[in-house]
Amino acid sequence: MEKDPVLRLSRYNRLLKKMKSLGFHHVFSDNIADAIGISSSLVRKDFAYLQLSGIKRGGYEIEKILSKLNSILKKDINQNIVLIGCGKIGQALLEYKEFKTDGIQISAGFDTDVNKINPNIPIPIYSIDKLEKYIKENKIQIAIIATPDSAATQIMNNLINAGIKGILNFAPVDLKTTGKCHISNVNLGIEIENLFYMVNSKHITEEINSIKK
Amino acid sequence: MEKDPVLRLSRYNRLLKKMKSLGFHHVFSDNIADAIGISSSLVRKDFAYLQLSGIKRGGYEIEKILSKLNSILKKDINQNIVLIGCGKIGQALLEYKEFKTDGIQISAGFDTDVNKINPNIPIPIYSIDKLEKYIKENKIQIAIIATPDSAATQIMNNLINAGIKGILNFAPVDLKTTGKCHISNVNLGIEIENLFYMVNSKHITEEINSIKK
DNA sequence: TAGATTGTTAATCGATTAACAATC
DNA sequence: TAGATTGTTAATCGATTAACAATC
Repeated sequence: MEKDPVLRLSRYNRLLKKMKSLGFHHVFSDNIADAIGISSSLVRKDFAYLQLSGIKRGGYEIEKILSKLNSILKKDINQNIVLIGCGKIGQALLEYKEFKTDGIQISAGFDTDVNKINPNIPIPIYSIDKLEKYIKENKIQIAIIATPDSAATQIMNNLINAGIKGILNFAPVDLKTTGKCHISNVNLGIEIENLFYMVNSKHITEEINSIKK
Repeated sequence: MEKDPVLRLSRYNRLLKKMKSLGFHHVFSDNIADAIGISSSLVRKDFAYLQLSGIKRGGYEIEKILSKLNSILKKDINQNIVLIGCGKIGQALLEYKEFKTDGIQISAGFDTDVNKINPNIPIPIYSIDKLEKYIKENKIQIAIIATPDSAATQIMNNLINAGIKGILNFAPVDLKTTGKCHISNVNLGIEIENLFYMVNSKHITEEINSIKK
């Protein structure tokens, strides 16, 4: 079921933070496995890979795992990210509370629309002309693109030029990873297409099976 | 390399549309494999699964493949979907124009907040009490959850009870697929964490290696 | 016919899980 | 001690590829 090992690390992180806040100090691989829906073997294997050791019968020390995960996920650095495109989706992201919980901070938004530009709000919105300079001066590594698709490719090039290392793209274009920059495309239309496919693939399978008989 | 079979289908679709526009009528599994970067066996296996047959030595008829792919990827999509949770993200989704381009239509929103409920707008927003009835009456198959995480699990159960077959979940909880329902989790925090990890993973590998030595 | 390509079975690969000895 | 949990090896599973007989 789970395909991406990195996503699993984030899930461990999230779960263990919750457990810590509930007062737990130790955890068994079995507990984690249950909560995340994988096998305990995999949890132990992941921890072994990260050079985290537990105590037989005593489990793993939550604090130790969290500090390892944090150093890996670079949360301790608490780096800022920027948002390009402050339309409906961009606005929703600016106000997305869960980011704070995760220690993620959008430090500035950028847009071409003068009506949206406003440097005097908690998360300032600047003209897109200032994007490259801002990224360089603040050594931003990660950016979110929430522009229309027509603008996305140009923006991506600007971001890469400015030194951005990772992009989360909501524009409905498949931006392609270059060696210099990781790009994660979140294409809502395709996600829903996928669901329709999944939902209807059962019928297809049944069809095929009935034909085979 | 390629993990998602559905994604492969849309790649076939894209490639073959281009070939068709260039005047081609037939294509070999080997050509497609080359262009997409997979093995010809996999192409043939995919086509076999879709009950598309070719001609030994003559290849596959592009038109036949395209019409099959279109029926799989597009036709089912003219169904309506519903949205639960009309906060910032929900609102952004309601107004997301790209959905229309893809033939996806949100027919109603649902919320607990009486201030948001309004049946007299283009996409009506109803009280969440009416959710199950609406789904059953309109035979809705797909739903989007954009509620806070605290509500998401309960909503999921209601949706499954009402007969929903696929859920796109934006709440920052990992909802788990049951046999009856496909769930696709879009967790923005985790996506960004993932990027930080990718950006920094080179250093980590080096770290681990240096420790091992 | 000789050559090329499909359709399908067997082999491979990587990721996950099961199993269990070590040991707290 | 008896019981429980880790750490690790072997088994399994699913997805992809290689190989090749069938056949156009």
